[in-house]
Formats: sequence, C-alpha cells, structure tokens
Amino acid sequence: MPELPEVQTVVQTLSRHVGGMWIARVHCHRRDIITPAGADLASLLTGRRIQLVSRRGKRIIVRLDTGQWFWIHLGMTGRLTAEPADAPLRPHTHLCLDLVGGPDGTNLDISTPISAVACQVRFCDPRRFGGIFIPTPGQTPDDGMGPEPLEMTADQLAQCMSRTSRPIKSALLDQSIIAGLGNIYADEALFAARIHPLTSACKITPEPIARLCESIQKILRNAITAGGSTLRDFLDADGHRGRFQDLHKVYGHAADPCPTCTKPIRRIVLAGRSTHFCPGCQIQPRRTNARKIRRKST
DNA sequence: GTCCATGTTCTTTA
DNA sequence: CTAAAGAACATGGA
Repeated sequence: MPELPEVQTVVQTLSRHVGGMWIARVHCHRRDIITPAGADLASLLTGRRIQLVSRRGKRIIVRLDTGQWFWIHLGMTGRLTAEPADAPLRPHTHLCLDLVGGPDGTNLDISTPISAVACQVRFCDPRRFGGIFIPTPGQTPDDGMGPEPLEMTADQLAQCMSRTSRPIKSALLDQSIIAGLGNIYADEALFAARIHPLTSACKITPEPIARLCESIQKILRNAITAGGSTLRDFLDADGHRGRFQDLHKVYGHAADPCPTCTKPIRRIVLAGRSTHFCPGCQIQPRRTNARKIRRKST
C-alpha cells in the first residue's frame, strides 16, 4: 500500500492534527506490532509532546520533546489516521494515542477527561506487515537507507546503480540502494524513462540514467500532489483515498494497449513481484547469459 | 477452492 | 562472494 508518495501524504495530513500535541494515553491492543518485542511504548510516549512528524524513505519518523524518536512502517495494509476518540474502531486497530492540545502539559495522565481528548491517532494494519519501531541506542533514521529520490542528482543515481549488476527494477526496490520506491512507482518510472526492467543496473549509460532520475522525481511529485495511489487499502490521516491510481500507465494494466505505442503492456515476475512494462517502448537488453550449456558430470 | 496484493527479511540454491 | 529464487509473515478480495 504505501510507497514514498503515500507515506508523504500520511505525514502531511497527520502533521496538521498532531504537531505540538501531547500524548495523554496510549492504548495498545497488540504487543507484537512493536519492535523490539517487549519494549514499553506506553511509558515512552505517555505525557510526551510530539515535536515533528517526518519521513525517511517509507518510514514515518516521530520526534518527541524528549529528543527520543521512533518510526512507523505501514507495511502493505497499514493506516495511520487521526479521528475523534468516539469514532467507531476499525477492525485490526492495534494502537491508539489520545492526544490533547494546548500550550502547557496539563491533564496528562489517566485522569484526563475524555472530553479533553482532541483526537486519537490510530494505527490499523490487517496483515500486520507494518509496525512501530523503537531505535536501538545510536541508531539513526538514515541507517541502511539509500538516498532520498526527490533530493538525489542524476550523478548520485548513476553512482548507486553502478555498484550492482542486478536488474534495474530489482535495484530500485532495494531500500538500501534508493529509499522510497516500491512496486508501483518503480514500474511507472522505468516506463517513463523507456528502460526495460531487466536491464542490468550497472550497464545503463548516463543518458538513460538522467532520464530515469527525472522520471522518478516527476512521478513521485505528481503522485504526492494526487494524494498517493489507492489500489485497495490506502487512506491518508483524514481517511481520504488517493487519486494517482487513475494515472498509472503500466502498473495494473497488463494486456492493455500502451498509451504511447498501443502495443499490449506485458506482465512478468521479477524479484518475486509483478512487473509491468511496454515491450515496444522499453527495449529488452541484449541477453548476457552464456551461450554454452555446461553439463555436469554424472 | 485458487490466485493475487502498494513490503521486508530470511533461507535456499546456483 | 554475489545474487536470484522461494518462502515466510497474515489477511482479505476477486
């Protein structure tokens, strides 16, 4: 569900509700969504003020007034919403935070009346691939993360890609190489840049790399403007669906005519994921596998 | 019943 | 060592 544009949309919509608010109470309905297992999230959060909600790759970073921070990952079906505390709970809601406003930290214990609760932040995730992550000492939000696609230069992208011979699609999905792309936007960006998904990442020349850099950034920006893509589950913090799914050119369009050349869009499986491309616009790289077939001695 | 799903991580295989 | 393929996680929709 969530790639960079969806996560960014959640961060933007959530920030309006929670920036500067105090966490009065923590309701955790499932302990196993928290990593490391057994961490005491309630005592970490209760009575603390939310200073900033931001994004790194697909992670939602929350900073508290104490300097402590943690992150939320939405996995495939995770939702982070801001709702009235008396709104009905969706099934699979695993965590709720009661937030109170105001310039001071009054009423920050269990005696806070429900009427003082400005809103509840809720984490709902049916498949539970997402979760709440508390960093280990010394860990930073950048650990294990490649560059931010919206801030990288074409040279940086070339550098990232020069270090692996894997298919470009596979490299784009690797968060330690570049942070934020997922299956939808990797396919859309490769189509826009006219690069075949099986092309070896280190064999792409500077010109197509520059095209890819521009395509990635243009698509991500447009998707953020459209509030992300809602295929099934995604909602922003206000419960609104995204609109970018209507602008997908190849993702989910197997067998449809290519919007550019009318050849049917193909779907293959690469790195275990559905991969969509136009065989007319995205030319297949020359086969690099050995011609000789080696026979094992028997 | 089958297949598929916006993600990540671990294991197996080559 | 590299990396590709497969499985696992858990739930629901078509």
